[in-house]
Amino acid sequence: MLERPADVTRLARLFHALSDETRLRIVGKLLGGEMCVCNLTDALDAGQSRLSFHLKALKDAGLVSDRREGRWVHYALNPDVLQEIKNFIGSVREGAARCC
Amino acid sequence: MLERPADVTRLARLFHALSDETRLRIVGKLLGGEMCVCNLTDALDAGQSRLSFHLKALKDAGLVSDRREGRWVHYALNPDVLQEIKNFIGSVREGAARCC
DNA sequence: CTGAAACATCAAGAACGATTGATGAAAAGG
DNA sequence: CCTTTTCATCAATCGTTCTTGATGTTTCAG
Repeated sequence: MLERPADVTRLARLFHALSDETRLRIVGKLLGGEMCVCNLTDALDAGQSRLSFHLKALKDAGLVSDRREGRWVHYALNPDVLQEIKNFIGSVREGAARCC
Repeated sequence: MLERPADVTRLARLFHALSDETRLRIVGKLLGGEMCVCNLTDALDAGQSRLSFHLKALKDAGLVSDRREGRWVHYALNPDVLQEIKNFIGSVREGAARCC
């Protein structure tokens, strides 16, 4: 998987999206189900533009999706991409276990 | 897992270590077994100080370990930490699948 | 000893990412 | 309409990270 440059680029982007504490805390909150930005600002005690910035980062990486409902925008985790990362880690771990 | 601040910090560090293309390519090479820096510079066509910088990042995150042998320093993957990441992704994915 | 090889570390600059406050856009209520 | 609410985007600033070339350290060979 790490032989193909496109995969390396893709994974680097995914991991970068998860490399920030604020974004990880967002992911933690979304584990309870989809949430609108206003609830996240309350739950995480973070400014609105700051959350918007990080939600965009997560969305650009494909880790979350958004859904507009009236004045509210709800964000939710994307399980497919999480599976993609898990598969990568699994393949690396197998390789490492075989040789180390 | 993402409720505890210490875990969030730890995971952010691990993901950051994997968020760089050069470091991911190093990991890819180490899948074939441990390697010394000189072989990595050849395989990845990267400068020596640049590789040293990224190997240090991987080592600080606990993803690789090093072993001196004469003039050479061999680097190898650390399967334990990879398992740690995999467990996290697994728990997140379960949570996501339950609610999305 | 001296020199060379392998690697780490340092310093300077460029590139990038995060935070903040202000402004913009869309939707809904009155 | 006009205002308010919710959220996105922008611009400025600041800190972090990456790259490069130079210098330092360790080890070994001659």
